[in-house]
Amino acid sequence: MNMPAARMGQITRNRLYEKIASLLLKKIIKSEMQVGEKLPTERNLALHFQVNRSTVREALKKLESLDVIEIRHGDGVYVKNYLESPSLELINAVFYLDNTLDTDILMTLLEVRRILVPEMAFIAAQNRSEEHLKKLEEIVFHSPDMPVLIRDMKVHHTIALASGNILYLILLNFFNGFFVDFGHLYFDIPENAERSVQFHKDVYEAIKHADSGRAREVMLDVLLYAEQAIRSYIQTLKEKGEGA
Amino acid sequence: MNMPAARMGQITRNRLYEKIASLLLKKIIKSEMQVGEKLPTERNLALHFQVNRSTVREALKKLESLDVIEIRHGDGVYVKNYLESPSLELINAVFYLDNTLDTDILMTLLEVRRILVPEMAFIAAQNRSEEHLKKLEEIVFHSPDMPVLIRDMKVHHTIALASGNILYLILLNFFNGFFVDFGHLYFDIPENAERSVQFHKDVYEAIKHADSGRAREVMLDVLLYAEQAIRSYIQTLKEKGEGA
DNA sequence: ATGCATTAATTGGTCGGACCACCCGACCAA
DNA sequence: TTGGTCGGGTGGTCCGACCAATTAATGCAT
Repeated sequence: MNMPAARMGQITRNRLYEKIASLLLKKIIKSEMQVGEKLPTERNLALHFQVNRSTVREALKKLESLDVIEIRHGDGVYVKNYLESPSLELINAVFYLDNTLDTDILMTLLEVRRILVPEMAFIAAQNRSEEHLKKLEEIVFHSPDMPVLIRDMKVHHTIALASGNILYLILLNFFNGFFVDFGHLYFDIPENAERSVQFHKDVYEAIKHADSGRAREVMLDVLLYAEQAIRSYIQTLKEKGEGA
Repeated sequence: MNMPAARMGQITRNRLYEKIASLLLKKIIKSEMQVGEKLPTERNLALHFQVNRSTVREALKKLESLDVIEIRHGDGVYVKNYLESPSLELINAVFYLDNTLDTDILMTLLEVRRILVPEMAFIAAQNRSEEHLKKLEEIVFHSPDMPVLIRDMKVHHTIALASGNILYLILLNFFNGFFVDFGHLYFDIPENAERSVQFHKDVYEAIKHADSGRAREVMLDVLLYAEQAIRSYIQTLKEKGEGA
C-alpha cells in the first residue's frame, strides 16, 4: 500500500539529513549492524554519503532521538538495541521504512488501543470538568460542517484531555496520527461514519452524566466495531496482494 | 527531589544545543509563547543565545522531534500545540524541566501502567515462545548476582518481548526508564525486594503454563503493591516538603 | 614488571561565514 | 482583477577551522 507523502515525510521528507537518517535506520532495524557496533566517524559518513558533516550530524541527532544510537563525545557513535527504545516515533519510522505499511504493526496498535482507550474514557468520565464537557458538546452537536474523521479525532482528543492524564493524551495523539492516514478508508463508508456519529452522542451522554462505566463500554464497543472493519479491509488487501 | 545527572541529561546534558533546547522548551510549555506564534530566526536565536547557528539548529531539531515546533523551509519556525504531541520523550522533558520531579505526572504513569502491563502479561502468556520462556527462566532462576532492580526490569522487558507487540515493548521501555531513577527507592527496602522475587517466580510459572489469566492477575497484584509503596513514599516526601 | 602521569591522536561539539532552495509579499503587466 | 516576476528573508547545506572529551600509546617512577 502506498503512503500519502505527508506522513511518509516523518523521516523521508526532502530534507537531506532525513534521507541519511532513514538509510542508517534501515541498516540498524534490519540488523545489518550489531548492537554495540561502532558506526563510522561523522567525517567518514559524510565522505561516504557525499554530504557535509553538518548534515550527517543532523541525521545522527535524529537517530539519537529515536534511541537507536548513542553518541559519545570524543569516542564515537554506537548502535543501541532498538528493542530497548522508548520512542513511539520509532514505530512510525519502522512502519513506513519501505514506503509500505506493516499490517502486523497496525494490528498491535489496535490491540493496545482497545485496552487503553476505554480506560481513558472511564477516567475522563470521572475527571471531566465543565469546560471539557462544553467543548465536547460543541464538537459533537454544533459543528455540522466538520468532517466526521476530524470530528472523531477531536472527540477522542477532548476525552483524553478530560482524563487529566498526559500519558493518555500523548498515546491518543499517537493513535490519531495513524487515523490521519487511514481514517478516510474507514469514514468514507457511510455505515461507519453513521456508527461514529452515534458513538459521539453516546459517549457524550455518558461523560456528561459522569457514568464512567457506560463511557468505557461505549468506547470499547466502537473500537471493536472499527477494529473489525479494519481487519476485514486488510484481509481484502492481502487477498488482492496474493492474487497479483 | 534532586535528579541523577544521567537521566536529567535527557535534555539538559552538557551539550550546548540541549541547554538551548531546554530553555526554548520551557518557554513553550509554560505557554510564554502562543501556539502558531513564529519563533525568532535561527540567526537571531543564535545572536540572542550567543551561540553558533548550527547549535541553534540542532536545538530546534530536538524540539521538532518532540513535536512542539514546526520548521518550515523558507518560512520560519512555529510553535505547535504541545498537547497534540505524540512524543513520550516530551513527558521526560516536562518531568525534569526544573530539575524537580512532578509527582502528578508520576501518578499518571502509574495509572496507565496498571492498565497496560497486566494485559501485556496476558498476551505474553499466550504468545510466548520457548526462547522467551528460556530467557525468562535464565533471568529469574539463574542470575543470583543480578540486583533485583535490574532483574525486575529484565523480567518485564522479556515479557514485553514475549507479547510480540512492539508497542507494549516501547511503552514498557518507557516505564523502565523511570525505574532506573526511582527503582532503588523501592528495591532498597528488603520487603519490597522479596515481594518482587516472589512475583518473578509466580509470573514465570503462569507464563510457562500459558495461563494468561493468572499472568495478568499476578502482574496486577505486584503493580498495585508497588504503586501503594510509591504513593506512601511520595506522601512522606510531601509532608517533609511542607515541614521545611 | 607494574602502576600512573603525560602526551598524541582520534572523535564528537562548536564556530563563522558562505551559498543554495524555498517561501512570501511587493510590484508590475496583461 | 489576475497572473507573473522579482527581491528579500528564512531554513537547508556546505566548507574549513578550532575546541573539548576520550582513548591509547608513551615513558617515567616505583
